[in-house]
Amino acid sequence: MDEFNERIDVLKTLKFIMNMIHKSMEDEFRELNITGPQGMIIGILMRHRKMKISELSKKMGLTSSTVSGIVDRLEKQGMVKRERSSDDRRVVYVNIDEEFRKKSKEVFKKVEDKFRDMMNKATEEEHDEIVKGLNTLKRLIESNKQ
Amino acid sequence: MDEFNERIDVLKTLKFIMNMIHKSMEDEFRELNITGPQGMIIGILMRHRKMKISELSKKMGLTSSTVSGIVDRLEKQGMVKRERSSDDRRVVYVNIDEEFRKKSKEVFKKVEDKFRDMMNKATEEEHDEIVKGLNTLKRLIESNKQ
DNA sequence: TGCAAATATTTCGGATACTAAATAATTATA
DNA sequence: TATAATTATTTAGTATCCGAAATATTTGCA
Repeated sequence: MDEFNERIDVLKTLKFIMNMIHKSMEDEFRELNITGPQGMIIGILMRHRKMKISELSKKMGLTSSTVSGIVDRLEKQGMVKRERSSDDRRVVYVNIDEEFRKKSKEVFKKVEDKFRDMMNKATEEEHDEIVKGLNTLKRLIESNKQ
Repeated sequence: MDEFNERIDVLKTLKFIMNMIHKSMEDEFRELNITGPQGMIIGILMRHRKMKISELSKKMGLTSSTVSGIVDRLEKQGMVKRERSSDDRRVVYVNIDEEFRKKSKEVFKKVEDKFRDMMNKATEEEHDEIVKGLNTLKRLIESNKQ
């Protein structure tokens, strides 16, 4: 295979891998009965417990009106709660409901376990190849971006 | 770094890479003044010239009613044309407008060139690492899926 | 041949997601 | 204190997305 095609294949392979991950994510969210954007917010709240609307917006690269709408729908289903800051009363904190947090944690864990199981099926050598290749690509992207 | 964390990092690194690619795609589509799903269809038509609605649906994993709607909006902007098959008059072919095809081709090419330029900045060794790592991961996913 | 079944697409209703602009409330500052 | 800046929400408009029903056409078969 010539050099040109090999380089395009990197893109194709990446797309294939992205597709598979995307599908896993969808399964994960379907199990929790939430949509993709809702799952993003839940995922962030799983690790931060309390987030401002503005922080969520920035983290997700969406406008705050969009986030406000998504939080509306999550709140209606009792998955998150809004809480006005007493410190600065313009600010709204979004909390994940404790019950839903536990349920989500299990589902997220299940997916991570599945990925880890898969990685564990690789030989030591394959594993090193994967880690090395991905990190090299990441470095390359980073050094190209600024 | 212990083994556990190394394996989680694979997921994180993948997410980072996916994010960067996603952003490039968005820029690409913004330049053509189309949305993500519209861009998917244009991308497919760039390589096939003529596609049935049902073929597009299957390729994109969407229902044909959804695809029909997206094609509606592309057609309204003159980017694609519908054409009834004379062979089987139930079938509708979607063609990309020749003018828009040329414009898109340039934009897509620009993005591919950018990616190729980036890959060309890697040393031969780095390049091999990337290709090898991605292909190993792909094989691992494939052997795990059925 | 004539009619039922199958196929391809469209239409419709209902939900989410997304943005920009307008609004409301609060805080910071000149 | 008057004004500017910040934070979140609401509103209006567009785009996805699905499933069910409608439409048009073709195919199978009695």
